[in-house]
Amino acid sequence: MVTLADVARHAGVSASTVSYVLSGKRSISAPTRERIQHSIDTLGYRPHAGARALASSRTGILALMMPLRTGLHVPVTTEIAMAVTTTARSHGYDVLLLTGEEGPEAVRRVEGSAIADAMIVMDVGRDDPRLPCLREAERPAVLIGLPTVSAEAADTAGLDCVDLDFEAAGARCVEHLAGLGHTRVAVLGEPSAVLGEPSAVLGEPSAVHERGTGFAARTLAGLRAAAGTHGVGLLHRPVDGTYAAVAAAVTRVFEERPGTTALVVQNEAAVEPLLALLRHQGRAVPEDVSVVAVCPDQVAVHASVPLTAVSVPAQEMGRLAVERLVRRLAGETPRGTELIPPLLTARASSGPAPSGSVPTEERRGRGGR
Amino acid sequence: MVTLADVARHAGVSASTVSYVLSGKRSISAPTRERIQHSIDTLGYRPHAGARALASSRTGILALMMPLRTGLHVPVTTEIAMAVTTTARSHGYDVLLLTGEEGPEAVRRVEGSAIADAMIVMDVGRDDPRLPCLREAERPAVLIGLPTVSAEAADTAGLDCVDLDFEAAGARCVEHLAGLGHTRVAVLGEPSAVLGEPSAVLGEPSAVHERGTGFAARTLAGLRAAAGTHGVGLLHRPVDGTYAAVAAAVTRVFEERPGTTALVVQNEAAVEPLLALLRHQGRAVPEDVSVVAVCPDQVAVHASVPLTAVSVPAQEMGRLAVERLVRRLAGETPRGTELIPPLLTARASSGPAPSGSVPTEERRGRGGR
DNA sequence: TTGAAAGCGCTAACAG
DNA sequence: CTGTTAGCGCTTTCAA
Repeated sequence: MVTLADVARHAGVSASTVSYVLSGKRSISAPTRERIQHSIDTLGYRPHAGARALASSRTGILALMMPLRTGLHVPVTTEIAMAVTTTARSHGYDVLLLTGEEGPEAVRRVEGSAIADAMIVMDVGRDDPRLPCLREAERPAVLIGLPTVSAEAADTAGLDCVDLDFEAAGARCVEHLAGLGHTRVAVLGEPSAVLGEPSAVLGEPSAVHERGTGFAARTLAGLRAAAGTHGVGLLHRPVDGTYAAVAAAVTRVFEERPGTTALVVQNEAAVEPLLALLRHQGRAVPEDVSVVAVCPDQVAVHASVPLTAVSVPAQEMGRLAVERLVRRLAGETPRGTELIPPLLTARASSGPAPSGSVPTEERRGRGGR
Repeated sequence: MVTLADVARHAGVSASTVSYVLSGKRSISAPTRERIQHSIDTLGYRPHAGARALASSRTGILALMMPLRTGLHVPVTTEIAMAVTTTARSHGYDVLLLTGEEGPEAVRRVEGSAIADAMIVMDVGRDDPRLPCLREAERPAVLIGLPTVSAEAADTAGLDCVDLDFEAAGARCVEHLAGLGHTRVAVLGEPSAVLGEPSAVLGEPSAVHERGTGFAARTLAGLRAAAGTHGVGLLHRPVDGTYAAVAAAVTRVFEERPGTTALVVQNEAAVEPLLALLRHQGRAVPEDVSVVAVCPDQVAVHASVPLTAVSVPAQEMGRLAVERLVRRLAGETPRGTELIPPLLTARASSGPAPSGSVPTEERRGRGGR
């Protein structure tokens, strides 16, 4: 193995000089620098990561904690991970992959054994057991996602978060549909999106405490708020990604409220089943029913009907998280929560509400604001 | 930070003794061991990864090189990565995530800077520029996938590979269908699956050299071989995952050979579009058309029609790769290629060939062996 | 069964 | 602008 000492000897300089050309932390005369660089190239020298970590207490590694059971969000999660990795590399960092299942212990391990310089944590839930560790940690950490339902909540204190503004995203969907004249919208949400607050809309199932990451709940909150503002009636049905579940939910929606003219989906896995079902039921998209999704662009574009959608900017989230971390490792302190504004792209799946199909009596039944 | 020396002092022993209780490389009397363990717990000691790496030249890290643009195989890739990570953890290893895009340089970096003890490389292509580096490398490496079309090829020499036996998988699909009486089968394959050999079947497009990882080509080879044996006519159409592509391919298949009674799909993304299309065309599955897939179990189970499929054992592949690596790091040398035998599970999508629909004249047109 | 001590390869004062 | 030197925290011979 070629060591720094070998290079120094070969170039006829001291070890520290070699070290300094590598780090650039002190000015070296052009001739010596070139000579050293030449020796490095000739000998094929590579600094030993462990030695460097020991001496400098910098590993050049960012830990990325990824959910193991991503359920239905594999693509987003993976895309974020990839963006994190490439961005990290572009800043000279490597990425250590950890699974969320290791829990707080993983955080302590990274911290205690100095395995990484900083960490990115995905899929943080409310009352996540890792949060306390993260707050106490010396090393910087960035969460992708919010550990709370709203950005305002106190849980955010002392943490650094990056996420899509799902609340605004939900609102954007309703705005778009309201602008097209839709007044009765159904939401096919995450199974875990149900909020712990009393229902503010038609047909809301009984209150259940939210357990997931909360992004679905945030979207729902945004949908509801905008629905209130725009006088849109909202129906919420949790579905998982199976065809059967989608079919059941949609059928129920149209039975309970035949005037429904638009659907909002947040569940990627539900997209194709939904479109297939509507096709099968003879409901044309967007002539009879408009569909708006919150999903990655790629999913929206490649769907059997190109979807009007708020894109989940997975790449950007990963990139932002790394850049924050890199800046903090460089001494800056850009803390706080950064919510990415939603961007809705209108595609083929949404159109004007079909005239005449909207029932005149709004907000019958329970609920309503 | 708590160091080994701190623990030694606290326990009233020497540093080496503490080190030895940690590594278990020498027998320590019960009392001292307990005393030391107590000090470790009390002080919350964690060995410094860098120091350990420097002193022992063991990092406790496995590098995992993942394709960045996985195209349509995100779920499989991700599942493998997760299996690798959890299996690695269960053996005391952490996983460093690298992207395939870094190419051979990443291999050299890992090797040269002693960043990891070993590496797992996914998505290796034929003539992959990383192969030479991997062969020369001191550290053990395992490929997930074969860098060649058939397992026999010389390319495998000096490499350690783990993969599904796609050739047998393809054969298994044809066997299954032949057993059900199907004699005309169409394959919706990967866009890159086209082999560089002259077509042995009906309607094969002009020869093109295979560029991808080759697993699609291997499946196709197996399909063809078995088709020959069982007197099944095979039609191959590459499709990507878009609805449009699937629709075009399927329409063409039935136009060109109306007697087709079964379809084999290897492209996960094409599964739902395909089922939706068949439904739309009024072809019942499996009454009119049988569908057999090569895909992860999860996809097969959750499809709108539960699919008869050869499962891609992503978990097992990841696990096997790690276990090989761990054994090799422990001094054993279980080299060579390990192909996992395919397992076909019959579900709702395949059934007996519809009687009377099979045209009598086989293999008209060009091709044929 | 335990200790003492010599590094592992690099960084970063401190000194010129 | 460059060299000297003292560690970083751990492992592992060599001795006892």
